[in-house]
Amino acid sequence: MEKRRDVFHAISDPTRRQIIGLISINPLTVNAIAERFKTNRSTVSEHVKILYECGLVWVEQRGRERYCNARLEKLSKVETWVTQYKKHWHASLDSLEHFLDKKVVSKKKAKKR
Amino acid sequence: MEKRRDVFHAISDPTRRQIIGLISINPLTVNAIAERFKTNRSTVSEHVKILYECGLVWVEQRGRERYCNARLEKLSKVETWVTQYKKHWHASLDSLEHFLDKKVVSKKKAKKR
DNA sequence: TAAATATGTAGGCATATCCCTACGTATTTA
DNA sequence: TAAATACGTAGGGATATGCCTACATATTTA
Repeated sequence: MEKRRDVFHAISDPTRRQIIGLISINPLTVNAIAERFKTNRSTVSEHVKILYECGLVWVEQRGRERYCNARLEKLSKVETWVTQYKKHWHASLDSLEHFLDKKVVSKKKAKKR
Repeated sequence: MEKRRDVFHAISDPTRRQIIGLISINPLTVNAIAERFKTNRSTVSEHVKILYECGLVWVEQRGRERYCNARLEKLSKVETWVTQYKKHWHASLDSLEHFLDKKVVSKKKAKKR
């Protein structure tokens, strides 16, 4: 396996999504984030590092404190990828066609049955 | 760690995103998918299983073949989560720029345009 | 200046992940 | 019916992940 540090990976973890949710409201220090979750501080620190590495967080150093700022433009990569299928998922929601005889495969392979 | 079989996890893997891309065009058998990637068939089989478990794929058995159909409504969960930050990601770009007030970000921004 | 505070990170543990090679089973073909 | 085909999955290896407990470092406070 090979480390993947992209946005899709970053948001796959629920704790990181929570962190994003928190700091999107207002910037927080690592400690402040940890307190809200009852998660170990160092764990939060690692999550923040990952979010930073993929560009979703920007860290502002203030003395010994580090404020984590959400910087969510990169989420547009996910949005772009997902919305390309929007048409598709509406189409399939639309109908029970999948379970009837109207789907592509049935048409193509009907002769086999 | 605990296994997470949700949509966010499912799409975090690039191979699975590729599979989704393929079968969103038209349903394919496991073998057909494997051939397009030069990936081992069993690996594809496992990815399809994961996609199935989180509801992104629906499998149609036809004799000894199994056609994998994209069923992408569940992607709306991702879309919902991402788009809640859409407003924010435009704003955060501005505030970051304001704070840094200089070149690094400007260059990045310039490239994007 | 010494103690307290905020944080990063090394090290370690348990488990997850991704990939592969068999191998078993069901279905189709010759 | 025997061989070929399509597929799932067990088993295993290498590495990633998520979490924790120290411990090290820098900054602030008393």
